[in-house]
Amino acid sequence: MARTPQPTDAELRLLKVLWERGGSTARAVLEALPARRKVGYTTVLKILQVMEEKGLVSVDRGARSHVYSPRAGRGPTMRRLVADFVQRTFDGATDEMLVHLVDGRALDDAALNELEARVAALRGREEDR
Amino acid sequence: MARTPQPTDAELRLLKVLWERGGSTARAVLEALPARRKVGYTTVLKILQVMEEKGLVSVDRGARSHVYSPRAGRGPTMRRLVADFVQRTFDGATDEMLVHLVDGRALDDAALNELEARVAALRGREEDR
DNA sequence: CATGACGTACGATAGGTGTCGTACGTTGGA
DNA sequence: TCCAACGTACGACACCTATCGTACGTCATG
Repeated sequence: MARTPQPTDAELRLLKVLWERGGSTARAVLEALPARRKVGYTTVLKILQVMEEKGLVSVDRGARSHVYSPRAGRGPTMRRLVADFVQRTFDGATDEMLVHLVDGRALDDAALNELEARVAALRGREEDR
Repeated sequence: MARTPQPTDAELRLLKVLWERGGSTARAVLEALPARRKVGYTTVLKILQVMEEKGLVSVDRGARSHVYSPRAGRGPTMRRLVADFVQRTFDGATDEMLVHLVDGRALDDAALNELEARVAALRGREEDR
């Protein structure tokens, strides 16, 4: 069976709003969109309808204004997007991706600490084997 | 002035061949393509022609078979692709991207060492300020 | 010198995406 | 009650991408 497809860019923008706000009407999503990204109301509605067809959101048609909710969580969705990108762009070479990402980029201390902790944790797990 | 556009997926596949082999004819690129990715000869030629229009490759029309060469290096191109992806997907939050990337993924010791070294280098630079 | 292999140019196509416009139904308040 | 505001459904559109088919030129060699 084919998995539910990846969200497109426009779809991802709306999903971010839904993850943030929880179930929302089309109008609520429209109004929560970042100012730079304003778009027509019917555009938002259309994208939500397409996402429902694709299985990316569920919809409650109880009230007059339908309420849309994300089907998949933010974490798993993002992970799939990242995995696909690494596959497409680096033929799956995660380490190379990491190098490009860390290099020449502004990461604050907190981010570096977080990263080191995760690296340490991973290393520990490898040594267990 | 608008910068030269990002390569699409199909274009990137051909660019990888050009980076690997250096300047090549359409036929050479076709034959160097991974077996799983075989495609018609005119498809390859067309993509190369489109890339020339976009400024992604240069072409030497001296010989009967034109020779195509990448205009930008692999490193800068990949960096731009990664930066765009992080922007689109994580609204520029590189640290979050890193977390998703490192988490639950098979990185061997060498990759972890490399990563730690880069983190250390970055940390050093920050402390200089 | 004729012909087949090779090469290029160019148009066509199918599928996907992002954006709306329009038609039409519903509903709450003047 | 009735109409303006709100909501949905649906089709249209322009733009990209990826892929190929066809027309046509050239060149070497039998």
